[in-house]
Amino acid sequence: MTNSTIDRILDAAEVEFAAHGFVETSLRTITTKAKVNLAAVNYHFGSKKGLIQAVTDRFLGPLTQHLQNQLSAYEKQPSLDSQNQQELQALFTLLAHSCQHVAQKNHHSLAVFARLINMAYSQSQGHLRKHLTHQYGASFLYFMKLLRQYMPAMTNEQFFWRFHYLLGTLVFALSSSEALLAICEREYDESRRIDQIMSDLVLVLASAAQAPMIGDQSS
Amino acid sequence: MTNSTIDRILDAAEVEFAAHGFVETSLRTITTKAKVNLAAVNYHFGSKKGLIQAVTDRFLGPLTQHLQNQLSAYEKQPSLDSQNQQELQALFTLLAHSCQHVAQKNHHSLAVFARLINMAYSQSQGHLRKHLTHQYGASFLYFMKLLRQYMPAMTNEQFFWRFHYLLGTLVFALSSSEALLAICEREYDESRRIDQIMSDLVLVLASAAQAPMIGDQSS
DNA sequence: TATTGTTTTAAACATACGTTTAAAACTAAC
DNA sequence: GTTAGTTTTAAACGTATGTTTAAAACAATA
Repeated sequence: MTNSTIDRILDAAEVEFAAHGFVETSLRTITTKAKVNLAAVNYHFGSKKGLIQAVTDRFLGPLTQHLQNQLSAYEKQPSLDSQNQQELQALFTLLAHSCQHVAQKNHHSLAVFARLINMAYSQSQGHLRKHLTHQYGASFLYFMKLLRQYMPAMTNEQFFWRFHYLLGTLVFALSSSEALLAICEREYDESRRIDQIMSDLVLVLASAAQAPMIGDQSS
Repeated sequence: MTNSTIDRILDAAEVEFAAHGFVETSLRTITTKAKVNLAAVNYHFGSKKGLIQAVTDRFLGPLTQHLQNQLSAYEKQPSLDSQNQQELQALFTLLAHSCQHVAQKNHHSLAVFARLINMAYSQSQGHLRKHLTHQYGASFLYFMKLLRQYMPAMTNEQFFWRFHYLLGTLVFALSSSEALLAICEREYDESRRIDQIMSDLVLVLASAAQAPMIGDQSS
């Protein structure tokens, strides 16, 4: 019962959506690559919107669940002596590891997931945004709450924007990592891999999170 | 002869592209909002691709020109005593001000600009990417070269990635700034505007640029 | 085997899109 | 006022899309 019609559709849709976006990917392209009849999408998922939500749910579900576990475990292990920089690095590392964990399990590249999130964020898919916030808003806010602890020197509004800058950095870096790797293959070391990128990203995010506020002179 | 057909099309296209993206915006929507006949787009711009390039050129041209002037003026005014953090902030501020200078007339220009780069990066949009690199690649590299001076404590490869993280932060923040503004309208101060966002972004970018490397203990 | 429910299939449907066409309207020079 | 060139207009074209339909194929049960 492996590689059923539903799974083959989801697999193909995942790749195509990540590569070309939701709107520019037709159901005919997906069903052809999945070697499945065109009507199968409407039969199993109701509509294209249903398919999009199913694709996102398949990895966002495990991702948030894994992240939730990691975060709650981290929260129960207090480390009061460490500094904000280290705490922030730890939180971002947990996020990075959760992403990699889910990507590994689904046998798909991390870039695919990142591009999906990018699409969900930047493309004006109204129904998707509502679905995501309704389904995963809690986990989202939980991560935000933990981050907030270690970014105390700013107002809620400032934190709100800072948080989205950091999210943007993460999503964009992962989305274009494959393309960028291809670009610098000939100019730089080929052996640099995703986990190295993630390690460096964590440091960047932690530093960016602690950037001074306007009118603030402390570093 | 102000508000000619061409200008009305460009104005409407700019707004619609920024709001709904390039693919999701139809020529019929644009021509209706511009109060212009449908065929006018093909007559004046040849095709939808031509319109997209015209829309982007209308602000990317002035933007790069303005930025080039600012950068070369900045380069001729040496300030050897200042630190990297200040120099980086200055460079990013120049970029932000150039963006704002061009976007003064229409606030949607920035969103279009960001979306364009986002697509050129994440998607394999052939004609768009080629057009941009061919037209504005030099200015791009010039800005990169100046930045490189004040990020000395890393290899070329590390700088390459750092640069793209920063670009990702900028692009993502600008791409979703409208949506995020809409989100936080009810939770935060409505009066917070783009220029405040940009000011904070500059600080974030400068700090992120100076984040420690892996294995580095200095801040 | 016969029957029931589920899944797959091929075809058609309705709609929206970018583009083209050819006539009409307009502009400016002679 | 006529003419030549440019712009605008309404209509149609061809294509691609998501969706629906109804028959066929399949699976499981009695």
